[in-house]
This record gives sequence, C-alpha cells and structure tokens, in this order.
Amino acid sequence: MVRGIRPALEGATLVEFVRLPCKRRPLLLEPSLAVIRRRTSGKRIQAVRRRAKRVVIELETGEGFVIEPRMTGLMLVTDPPTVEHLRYAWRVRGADGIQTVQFWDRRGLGTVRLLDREALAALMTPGKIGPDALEMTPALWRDVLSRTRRPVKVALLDQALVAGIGNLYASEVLHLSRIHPATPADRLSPAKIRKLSEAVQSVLQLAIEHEGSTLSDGTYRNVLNQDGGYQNSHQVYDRAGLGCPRCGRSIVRIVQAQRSSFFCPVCQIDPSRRTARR
DNA sequence: ATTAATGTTCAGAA
DNA sequence: TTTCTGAACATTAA
Repeated sequence: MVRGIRPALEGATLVEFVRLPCKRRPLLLEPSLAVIRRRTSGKRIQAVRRRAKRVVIELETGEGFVIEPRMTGLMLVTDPPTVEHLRYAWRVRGADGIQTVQFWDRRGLGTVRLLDREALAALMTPGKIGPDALEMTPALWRDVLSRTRRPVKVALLDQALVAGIGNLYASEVLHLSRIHPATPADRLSPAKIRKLSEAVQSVLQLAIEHEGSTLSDGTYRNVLNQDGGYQNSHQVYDRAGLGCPRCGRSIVRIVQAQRSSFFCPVCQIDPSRRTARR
C-alpha cells in the first residue's frame, strides 16, 4: 500500500484533504474535517511510511496523517471497486500535475487521524504498540513471548506485544514453524522461537512481494485495484477440510479469541499431548 | 430468512 | 494485572 501511493505523494504538495460523498455513517476522523483541512492544505508531503498495519503520510510541518485500513480499507490511485464506499481523498500537486489518492472502505471500520509531531514520533517507536514484526529478532521474540501465557496464536495478534501480524498471517506463520496455535506463548522452546522468528520474516516478506492476499470476498487489493497473489500460497488459512500441503492430513479450524485459527494436527503437534506417554 | 463469518481495534468487564 | 467480551460496520456464505 505504502509503496503504491508513495510515488504520487512524496515530495508533492497537498492541495486539499477532502471528504467524499459516502452516504453511510462516517468512520472515525480525528480531529474534525475542518481542522484537518486548515492545518494541512498547501503543505508539502515529506514522507510516506508504514508503521505496523498503519499508513503514515508525514507533512513538512511534522504533523502526519495516520490511516488504519483495518478489515476492508484500501488506498487507491485508480478507480475504486465501488463508488459508494469512497470515504476520503488527498488531492496533491506534484511533478506530474494534480493527482488524487483515495481511501475506500467497504465496512467502514478504518480510521484516519492527523497526529502532531510528538504523537507521530510516539507512534513510530515501540510503546503503545509493540515493535514491528519485521524488526523482530529471536532474542526480542523470546522477551515478548515470555510476557504472556495466552495461546501463541492469540499473542501473535496482540499488537501491543508485536505489531503488524494479522489473523491470516498468524496461522500461516505457525504452520511454517510447526507450532500448534494453542501452545502457551511462554512455553515455546528456544528452537521453536527461532523457527517462529524465521517464519514471520519469510511469510510476511513473501506476502508483501505478492502484494497481499485477496480473499474470496475480495477484501484486499493493491493501489491499482488489482488482486493480490499470496492467497495462492496459503498453506492453511481458510483451508479447513482440505489437505495439508506438507503431509496431506486434513486442515482443522478452531476459534481462539473469537477469531478463526487454521492448522495441521499432524505438522503442528498439540503441546499438551506431546509428552503424554507412560 | 437467520446466523455466522470476515487481512481489526479498543473500551470496559471479569 | 491479565485476559475476555462485545461493539463499531457491510456484505456474503451457509
């Protein structure tokens, strides 16, 4: 997302931030539209960055837009999937003239905020949300996972612990590292933690290279409104009843923290049954 | 026609 | 203190 919108925005001048005529109830916008427009119109865009799952558009003033797409939000530089779910747009003037980046959100759970310099700096460093998943090391993982007894799958989704891993990727990561999703986070062996650390890197890097996963209900799409490709590489996510690509056994779906987890009962051995021998 | 599910996050309760 | 529950929303599949 960030790489897609960066060429249009970085170095350009924000002509105006606009609310699009979406009929539905507005999603969270802070502060008010009028205040945002007053503070940002005419300002140069210094950088477009990512922090965990958030898009950050930093202005010359030090202030910055923080966009949280959540479930169905998209940043687009072309026509959207539907016109009625268009929420906001950034109209900018750059080297190539006037361009528009739009925020489209079907479910409307996404948020757009304008943060001041201090709040932005606080967001970019680990604090309220944890270190970025792609910045983690085995040592950091050990530290973070030792802090909770919750199931490792639930811990991976806790953005205060580690920021940037979503539900689908948590299942994929655990399958690749052959860890049962119900394993208490603080009971993973150093060897498993190392595997987990490597799996997070490879799954997320590959997913980014393939421009994400477009699921059956057409959720994520790139800035050109094109499908991603990583759904074709899913080993377990949304594959309950289908064969594990590694061993052939049927993939199982369970619910943890009110979210679906998918895993292979053969490749990912239940830790409580591992030592069950007499 | 209901119900449950969905790449999520957060406040408030247990 | 830590963990769990439900709500915000729109759409689709069962």
